Amino acid sequence: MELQLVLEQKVKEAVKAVYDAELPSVEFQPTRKDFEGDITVVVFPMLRTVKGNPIEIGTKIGAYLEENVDEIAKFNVVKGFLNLVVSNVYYLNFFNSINTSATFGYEKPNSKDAIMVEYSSPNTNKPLHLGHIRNNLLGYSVAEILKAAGHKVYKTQIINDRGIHICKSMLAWQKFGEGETPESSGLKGDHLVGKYYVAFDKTYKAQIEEQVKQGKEKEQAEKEAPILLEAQEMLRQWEAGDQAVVQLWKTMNSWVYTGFETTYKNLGVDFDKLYYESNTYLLGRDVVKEGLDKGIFFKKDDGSVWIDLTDDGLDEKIVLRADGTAVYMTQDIGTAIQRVTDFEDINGMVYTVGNEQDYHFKVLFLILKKLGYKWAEKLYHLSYGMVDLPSGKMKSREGTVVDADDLIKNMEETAEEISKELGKLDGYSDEEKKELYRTIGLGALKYYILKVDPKKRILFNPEESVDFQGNTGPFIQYTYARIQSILRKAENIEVATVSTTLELHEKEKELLKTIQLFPEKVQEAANNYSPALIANYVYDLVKEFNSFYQQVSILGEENQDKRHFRIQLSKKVAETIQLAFRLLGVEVPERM
RNA sequence: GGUCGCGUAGCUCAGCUGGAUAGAGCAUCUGCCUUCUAAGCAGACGGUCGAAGGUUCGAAUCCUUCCGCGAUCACCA
Repeated sequence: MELQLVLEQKVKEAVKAVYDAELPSVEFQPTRKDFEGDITVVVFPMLRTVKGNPIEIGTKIGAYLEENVDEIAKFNVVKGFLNLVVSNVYYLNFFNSINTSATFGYEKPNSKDAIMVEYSSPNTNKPLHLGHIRNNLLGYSVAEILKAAGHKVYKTQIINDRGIHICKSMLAWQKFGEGETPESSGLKGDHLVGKYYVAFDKTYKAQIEEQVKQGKEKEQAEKEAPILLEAQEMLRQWEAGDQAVVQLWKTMNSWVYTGFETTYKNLGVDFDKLYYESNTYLLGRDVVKEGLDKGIFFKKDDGSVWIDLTDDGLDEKIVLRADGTAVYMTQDIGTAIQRVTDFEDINGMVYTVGNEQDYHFKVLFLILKKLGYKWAEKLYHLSYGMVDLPSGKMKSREGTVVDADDLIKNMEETAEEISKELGKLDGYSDEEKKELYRTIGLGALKYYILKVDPKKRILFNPEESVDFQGNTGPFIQYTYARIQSILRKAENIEVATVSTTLELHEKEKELLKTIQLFPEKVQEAANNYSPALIANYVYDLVKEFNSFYQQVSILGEENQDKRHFRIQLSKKVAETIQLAFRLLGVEVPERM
């Protein structure tokens, strides 16, 4: 907003000239639609510096600006609001200045610090579900937004590939699997393994019930169920490096990875670097020992190591067990340090993890700060709300989860149904149609999830999520497709300088104003780690365009200069939609 | 109980670095396809911004208290 800077100076100048007073700052806001003007100066705050009637002050400043600032064509004052009409020349100059840029709104790559973005980080004992989808979409999008804002970004995840929960599905497979494989069963690898995780739980529950019947206390039964003891034994064997167990672990994990790969590909997310918990779970212990020497941590009588955070308003927290083994926190400390060692230019990390872990990350970041790492100041927990269903919470053990693969497929099918109903795809091959259904279905899903503020919980209403009208992904994609249709029909879509004497339609001016906001929206989204801001922006832009499209003829315009300007303007809107959607990981169709 | 987050139209959400009569979409109703894609546009209906105090020329926005919902307070991850 260079204009705003100029105006700020000029308003100060005006106050100096008229009232001989120094204004500390000037407050601007976009002019409300119901008043004439483009940008508004709020007069009220000036009353602290300049005594008098706001209307009179506004009028005097307005007159000064009209006189002394080329870009200001007219003004009016309503109550304490000085509404300024910005000249067409200004907007046309702006348009000319960005018209040749293919990435207007994006900052120069790698002009800012490198940041690592962690997201997904699944357990390898069951398929991904709707909760992971929100996580993946958020993490991916924030990574892309940070890139567009000028950061170098490394996308990563830490795969929870070890532990008791992994052993549970391994054990169940060993017991009941009869050698079943993804090939033999036709099941996707992650779903196959998930099946045995459920099987374990079923047996476990049955055993508990059995023991309770025999008169055991429930709590005790939960601890002593034979199958659980077996799983714990398996974990010990794994940690001891037992060959057979390790082999089984490798095999089943590889099934899961193949399955995840497909889901990630379908979702359109990717990673630059993978970390595996089986490699990192021992990390951090040395750091804890160092911290112990430095007096940051302290040892209890039983030998366990703790940090006292009561001065920071938190509790005491364990960082190493009495037997010297690592806890979750130890591992996370180690992993963070490992990452900075692996990528020396990192100055900041974003952890995309649900809000049930708010406390954990608060503690983790605090510990890293106390350990003296400079980059610890730049850690951010991208904490997001849970995804609930109209029927309530999702619970994997109760089978009320929405499976990621199913959901994606569902959205594609809905896109197909609607597309067929509308029947606008004559001339498209089956291949092209399929690709389009994917684009639309996925666009609907991604937009539906990303448009809401990350920290709020989402109520996932299946019916509403497949609605393709109004504030939805397909609505925005549709606008893009419409513009492409115009561009196909226009014989000349070359970029050419627009004459600044061109008369601007009100809708054109509104569009230019909205386009102009894009760069600051990108920065704002990056600063707030919020794809929702991009989603809301592109929705506003599209609404504005559709209104323009309805009221103003583009190809039908007889004045050639105007016609060509409108074509170029439409093209720029389409580009901006595409650039914005790229930040959300949503693709854009040529037709629909 | 302590801590953190959330509470805006029937529903789903914007707006929250304080500013004009609180905005969209869905749903309901009314118009608009012989003109660039009607997955669209234009309009109507719909609000004690959870409640009460406070700060301010001005509060949905900031502060306090209360109410409701959720998360968390594990030698699980």
